[in-house]
This record gives sequence, structure tokens and C-alpha cells, in this order.
Amino acid sequence: MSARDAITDIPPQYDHASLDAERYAAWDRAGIFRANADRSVRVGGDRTPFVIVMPPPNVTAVLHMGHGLNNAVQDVIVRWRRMAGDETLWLPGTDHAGIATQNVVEKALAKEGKTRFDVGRDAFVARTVRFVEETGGTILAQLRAIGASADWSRTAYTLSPDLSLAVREAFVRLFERGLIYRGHRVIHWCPRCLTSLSDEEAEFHETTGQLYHIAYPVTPIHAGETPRSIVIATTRPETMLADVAVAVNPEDLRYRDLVGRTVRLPIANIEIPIIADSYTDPAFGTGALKITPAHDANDFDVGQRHNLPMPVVISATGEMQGTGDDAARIPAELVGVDRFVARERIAERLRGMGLLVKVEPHHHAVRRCYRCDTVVEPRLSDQWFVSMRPLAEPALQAVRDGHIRILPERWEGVYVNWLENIRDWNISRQLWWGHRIPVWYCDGCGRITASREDITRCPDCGGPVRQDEDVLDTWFSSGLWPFSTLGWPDTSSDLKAFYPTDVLITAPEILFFWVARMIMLGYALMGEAPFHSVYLHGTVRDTKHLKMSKSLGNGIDPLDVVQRYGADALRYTVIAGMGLGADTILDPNDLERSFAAGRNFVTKLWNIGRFLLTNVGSDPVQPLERIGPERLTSADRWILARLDAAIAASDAALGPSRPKAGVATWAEAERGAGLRLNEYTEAARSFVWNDLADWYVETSKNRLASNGPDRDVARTVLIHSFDQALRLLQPIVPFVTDELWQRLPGRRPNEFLPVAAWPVRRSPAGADSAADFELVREIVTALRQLRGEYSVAPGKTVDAIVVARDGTRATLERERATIERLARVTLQIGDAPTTPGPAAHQVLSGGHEVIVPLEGVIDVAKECARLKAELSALDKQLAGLTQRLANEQFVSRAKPEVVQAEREKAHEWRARSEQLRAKVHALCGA
RNA sequence: GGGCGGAUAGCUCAGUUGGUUAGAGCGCCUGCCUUACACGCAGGAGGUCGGGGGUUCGAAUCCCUCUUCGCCCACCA
Repeated sequence: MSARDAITDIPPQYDHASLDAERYAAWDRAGIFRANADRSVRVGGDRTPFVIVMPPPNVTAVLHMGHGLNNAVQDVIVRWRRMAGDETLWLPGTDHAGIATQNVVEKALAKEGKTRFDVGRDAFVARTVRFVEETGGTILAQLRAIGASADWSRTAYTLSPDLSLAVREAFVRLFERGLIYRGHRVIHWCPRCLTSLSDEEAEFHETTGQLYHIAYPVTPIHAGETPRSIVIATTRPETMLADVAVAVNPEDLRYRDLVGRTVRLPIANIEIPIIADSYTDPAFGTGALKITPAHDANDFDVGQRHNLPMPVVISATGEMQGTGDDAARIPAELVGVDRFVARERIAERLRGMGLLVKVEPHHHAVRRCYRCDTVVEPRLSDQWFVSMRPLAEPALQAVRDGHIRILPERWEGVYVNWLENIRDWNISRQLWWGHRIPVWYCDGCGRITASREDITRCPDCGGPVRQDEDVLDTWFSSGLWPFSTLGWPDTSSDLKAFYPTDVLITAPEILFFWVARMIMLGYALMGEAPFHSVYLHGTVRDTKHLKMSKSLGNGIDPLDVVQRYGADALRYTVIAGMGLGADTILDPNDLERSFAAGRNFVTKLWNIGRFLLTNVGSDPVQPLERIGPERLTSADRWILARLDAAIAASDAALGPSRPKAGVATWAEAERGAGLRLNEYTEAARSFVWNDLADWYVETSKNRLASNGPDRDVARTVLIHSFDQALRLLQPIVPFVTDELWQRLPGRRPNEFLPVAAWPVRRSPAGADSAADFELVREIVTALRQLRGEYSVAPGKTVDAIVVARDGTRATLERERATIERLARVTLQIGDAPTTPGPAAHQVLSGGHEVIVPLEGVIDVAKECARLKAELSALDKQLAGLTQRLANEQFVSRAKPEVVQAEREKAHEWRARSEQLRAKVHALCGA
């Protein structure tokens, strides 16, 4: 088979559509992504474990660019460590996603005109299970399409029997240690989801609302007293029906005489006291504050301090409603009215009564449900809480003393600040989809029992018990993820072999929701940090810097990209642009442009391989170690030095992968180091493209075409360099690299690049051996520049003179053929500058002078004429411009920016004219 | 209200502890189908490093300030 036939045999573009899936299937069959717990040094094996737990996507999620980015990053890190020889485990899984999934199913029910209450709890849960079975987990299958090298045999699910056991164990342990308790207080309530929310789930949204100033008439002490009133300011007039007091600051002289007296609460028409409490800010509004303990967390505190009643006037669904005696506070016509409608009506009524002093626009932040965007209602209720302070302490300490680092480091401050001000975590949800709270109440004796097993009788009195109706916050189970997925509480091999894990890779949005809680629960239940590094990557945004989302319609479907350009192109593009913590900007309207870099790179790589495979041939290739150093040419030494540099740069950009052996904390110098994926990508890219392809492959062409011993040297170095380059690039573009690697000579069956050894530098101090070929490159580049500058025909071989410096003559003689070939010249090596008539010349940085005689090469007269004509035209234009700028009329009357632009243009033209004049002078003499 | 980040070539971004001429990809211009690659090759144009002030022999880099975009946190109703 001739070389040409072989070329036509391999298409000029990498065929990702057919090859990617085949490659993944081969990896899968070989089981190379499956971790072997027995090999972990922690259980007596021979390998250091390296573990990443995948942030579990929602079980019903469909792959979007955010997942694509997150998993591409994880895969690169995991693939790097796998090649480096670690026993690598990337543990995948999904999250049952309590509210999110329940919402999806409720929406489906709504289409049938039903609510979850119509179908009942058991049927609803059964239906959700079915829904998850049908659609759930597709995202994990989709991750394979982008090449995720996860250990699918260990796929976990937060609501699986195993993990549910872990959740129950965690709850009971924390309960027994007094860290989980039942609290009666104001929490965030979503009137649409009908559940309480944690602080993190009630997100602030800036809005411009209205601030209502309402006069509460002060009840006169004796007849004939001048009528007075106290004006309060509120954004939520509807809650006034639940007011129990008006509070003023004890230092506030304006109201001092009123403290202890009462006001008549309008509409509700009841007497409430005026109290003094330092919570009230005299400078805000009127300095008087209505106190509504059941509908405001702060007012609740005030209410408790003053032992005030706590009437509730808004129902779970957000309508005006009271119970018992408190029902009397709500006028009949407002009962059952939506809270926002009631706000309007109450304002109307107050206006009618002359008690609405003024309404002014007010900019403030309103909390909304993070799942359905409904304005959250503060609501007094009984909930389960985790006592966070004791949990936060070790988590705080861990980051402070370097047991855990967070990259980029600026997030450490955010993390610390949050933990320092942490408040107790409401973990009960009034939902049906999730882990039922393992608590039973005995109505007989009142005992509350948290139990690992379901119970039917009270352990104290033997009476019947009923289980708590609520489920746990979905983030409670996520918080156990780094060890629940490894089998905890069972301490069998996986947990021992792989906990703690290494790096946690996610987006900053869930730093509090998830990362901080994993750290806290890791310490609380495992006594150890769940990982030593947290890597927070950026967000995927469009060109307007808006976050990509389904609702905005500005998303990019990663599978679409995979289909068009291949998984490698997607991965390369995303990873190459992965500045530490920086957002990734992609244009959803121009996929071609967004992913061209990746696609082009894959094609380039493929074509280098194509050249190699057709020119190196299939004869055995000697390993590099068998080639004596004296047989290496300058180009060989150079490319091997460049390879060493690329390996060093890649290692420096990626590592260190963990704190130094035997040390549990990060050294200050290494705390912020590594995980620079963009730098690693650039090091590998420029090596393979700018060094290997642009120079080494070019110089090797004639060597490969020749016969004799040097041909074998070239084959060896070429194969070695390319093999190493493929290894360096495997984590980024695993498909095309393995596809090529499989075809390299000497490959044995069932070898796979993803489990081949990571490159190691040959010679730590071999830098200077690259100097000779560097000189060649410099001379060739200079000659090419001169040719271009003087319009020398591309195909024409011309004479060239290089003036040698001390000691380089022999080198130049040796490299003559290479220079002549690459620059298309016939070379003379001179000792001193000569003056061969019209010539192009350039002085190089090392002092070498490069000269190309032009007599007879180009038509000097013609080129002179051309240049002169160009110069004269330019000068003419310049003269006109100069004249205009000298004209005072123009300068004073024209728009300043126009004048400025003309000045700049003149400046530019003058410089160009000077350059051209010098060139004309050199070429044409006079 | 508090804190953080960004502003560098037409676009998307790199620029390590201040140190020759500020880089890459995409786009653009010129010329090339040079027997691996036109998704390519060779050459080239393009930047007062957001504005102003300061420190320094020297600043994209350090300090102050302003403008602007974005993010996080927050119990002034």
C-alpha cells in the first residue's frame, strides 16, 4: 500500500459521529473507569486513591451546558489522575430533588385538573417514583456522550434504599446528640409549594414596592385629651391585622411619653400597647414600628421578649384567615382574600378613614421561593432544625488552617463569613417527595422518638405512635453525599478505601446549599473533612453575559454541539477557556464561531496523526532509549526539549493534586496552586501545533523520505513526541487521542490511552540542547518575512546569505539543508557583511545578519516603480491632510472628534511614509 | 446597606511575585490547493491595558479615587 493510498484511507477529518460512541463502548467493555477498592493504599493496596464525587444532577434533569462544563472539568481532572497512576474513582449519581421533582409531577397533575391532595400521599409518591423511573437518569446516559469517565457501576441516587438508610442514620445520630431539635418560630413559607424553606431557599429579589405610612390613633387616657396618633411605616399593610404592639426606641424622645399607653388598631379595631424596644431604629420612617410576631421573624423576637400574643391572619395558601379568637381580627369581607389583594383593600379602607398618611415608593428586597419564584410568607410554625453553630466550628477551622482549600481563594472569605453568621437550618419540608422524617410521636405520653427502624409502639408507654408527616430538605441527603455514596454507615471497603475524597468541583451558587453542609456533616459524622479541595468554576453565559437558561431561551444544548462538532470539540473549547473561577461566555446564536477552536484543533491533531501513520509506516519503531544521543539531530534535541517543557508546564498548571504526603493541610505556597485548565490546555496545544506540527514535522519530511539510519531516528523521535503529546491531551480530548493512539506502531491489543502512563520529563536540565534549532527557526522566520515583504514569488528558490557569528559557522553548515528547505533558499554562509547590490536584509537578535539579494530575483526596477508610486500616492494624500490640519478654519469649526481622528490618521500615514521611504532607499538607491 | 469580582486587539479571554517590543483563539488583510490538514500554510494589520491621580529608575501589574457591568451577603419595617 503506497502512502497516498493510506491517506485516502483515512479521511482528512476526524469522524466523531461514528468513532466517539465506538470508543466509549470499548472503554466501557474494558472496565477502565471502574475503581478497585482493594488497590487503595488505605486498605493495604499499592495505589494512592483519587476520588471525586459528582455533584448529583436532579434525577429529572436534562443535560444543559452547565452540566457540560461541570462534568468536563471533573473528567479532565479525573483522567489526569488516572493516567498519573492513582486508583481513581469518579462517583456519579442523581439527586431526588424534593421540591423540584414534586413540582414537575404536580404540574402534570394540574393538567389533569387535580392536585396532590386529590390523589393522596401514597398514590402521589407512587406516581413520582414511576415518573423518575421513566425519565430519570437520562442525564447520566447523556454524560457518556461527552466522554465522562465515571464509574457507572457505583451510580448512586439520594433516594435509593442504601442512601435512605444513611439519611436516617445521620438524622438519628444528630438527634441523639441534641443537634436536631423541634422549634416553634417564624420560618419562610412558600404559599404555592405549601412548604417551609431554609434561609438559602428563600432568595432575595430587589423590587420597588410601596411604603405605607399609617396612623394608629392613640387611645386617650381621659376625655378631652387632644387626639393623637402614632404613624408607623410598613410595606405590608395586610399584616397589620395581626399587629400586637407598636414599638419605639427607648431612647426616642418623641415617643417617650407614649410608651405604656395603647393605640386602637384600625380595621381590626382592638387595643394594642405601645412598647419600647431597642430593635426599633429611630431614623427609619417615623421611628415607630408595628409588631406582627406571627408574620415577621424580627417581630417574632420582639414578641417573645415582651411576651406578646402571636395571632396568625394569613393562611398556608396566602389568604387572609384567622383561627379561634384571632378570626375576629379580620373583617368578613377580607376573609379568604389573597394577601396581595387584601393589601390594596386595606390601604383603600385606611385612606377612607383618613388614616393613610402617605404612600411612597420603596426599594427593597423581597424573598422568593427558589423553585417557583412565589413571594415567600414568613409564617409561625413548628419545624425541625439543625443546630448549626457546633457543626460550623470544625468546618470553619478546616478552611482557616488549610485542611480544606477553596479555589479561587476569594471564595474562602465568602465561606468563612457565612459560617460565622450561620443560623439554624430548617430541615423539615411539608412535601411528600423525599425522606420521611424518622420521628414518631406518642399521643399517650407525649414522647418523641427518633428511630433507625420504623416503630409502631411508644418505647416508653407502649401506646400507639404516629410518624411525622414531613420529609427532609433535599439538601440534607445531598450533604451526606461524599460518604453515603461510599456505603456509610457500613464501613466496608469502599468507605475505607475512598473516604475522604479529594476535590469537589461545582459552581459557586451551591457553596452554602451543598458544599458547606457536606463539610459540616463530614466532620460531624465521619470526623474528617470530606475533601481537601473545593474548585468553584464559573457560570455559562451568553454574549450579553446573561446566565444560560431554559426560560431565557439562550441555552446551548451540549448534545447538539456533540452531534455537530464532536465531544472533543466541545470539551476542548470549554476547557481551553476555563480561567480559574471565570465565567464561560458562549454565543448560542453562533455555534460555529463558539466551537470552531475546538473543532479545528481536533482536525489538526487528526491530520498530524494522518501524516505520521502514512509516513512512518508500520515497521517496528525503536524506542527512544535505544537511540544514542549522538544520533539525534538539532531538531530532535529541540523537540524533545520542547516536549519536556510542555510536560513541565502541564504539571505546573494542573498540580499539586493533593497536599504533600503525610501532611493533612495545604502549605501556604500551594494553597492557590493548580487546576489552571486553560494554562494546561495552552501548554499542550502549543506544543503539538506550534512546535511539533509547524516545525518538527516539517523538518522530518525529507528525513522520512530518505533511506538510511537517520530515517529511523526521525521515526523514533516523531512517534515518541506524538505519543507523549497524545497522552498530554487525553484528558481534554479523549476520543480523538485514543483513536490515533490505537493506530500507533507497536500497540498491543487492549491497551487504552486513558489508562496509559502520564508523561514524565526525560531530562530535567536539557534546556540548552534546543539552541541550535532555535537559531534555525529564527533564520527561517526572518527569511520568510523578507520574502513576503518584497513580494518574492512563493515557489521561487532564491539565494540567501547568513552572516555567521563566532562559533556558529559549523552549526549553520550542519543546518544548511534544513534552512534551505524550509525557507526555499540557496544558502551562502558568510563571515562579514557583503554588499551585493539591491537586497533585503534583517539583523537577528543574536547578531546574525540575513540577506536576500534581490537583483534578478524580483524585477527590481518594477518593484521600485511600484514602491515609488505607492510612496508618492501616500505623500500626496498626506500633504493634503497636513494642509487641512494647518487650516485654522478647519481646526476651529470642525467637530473636535473629527479633527482628532484626522490628526491620528496623519500620524499614522507619516509613519507609514517613513517606512516606505526607507525601503525605497534600500532597494532603489537614490 | 456590607463585601467580592470584572473592565487588556473587532469578539472571547491569558498575562505568575512590578522589569526589554503586552500574548492566544476566533475575526480581518495579503499571498499560497508546498504530495497531513483551506477546519490548513506563510506573512501581516490591529491595543493611550475603563478615566484621573500617586508610589517607583521602571506600572496592565502596587496605592487612592471616579465611571461602569456583574455576583454574593443582609432582620431598617
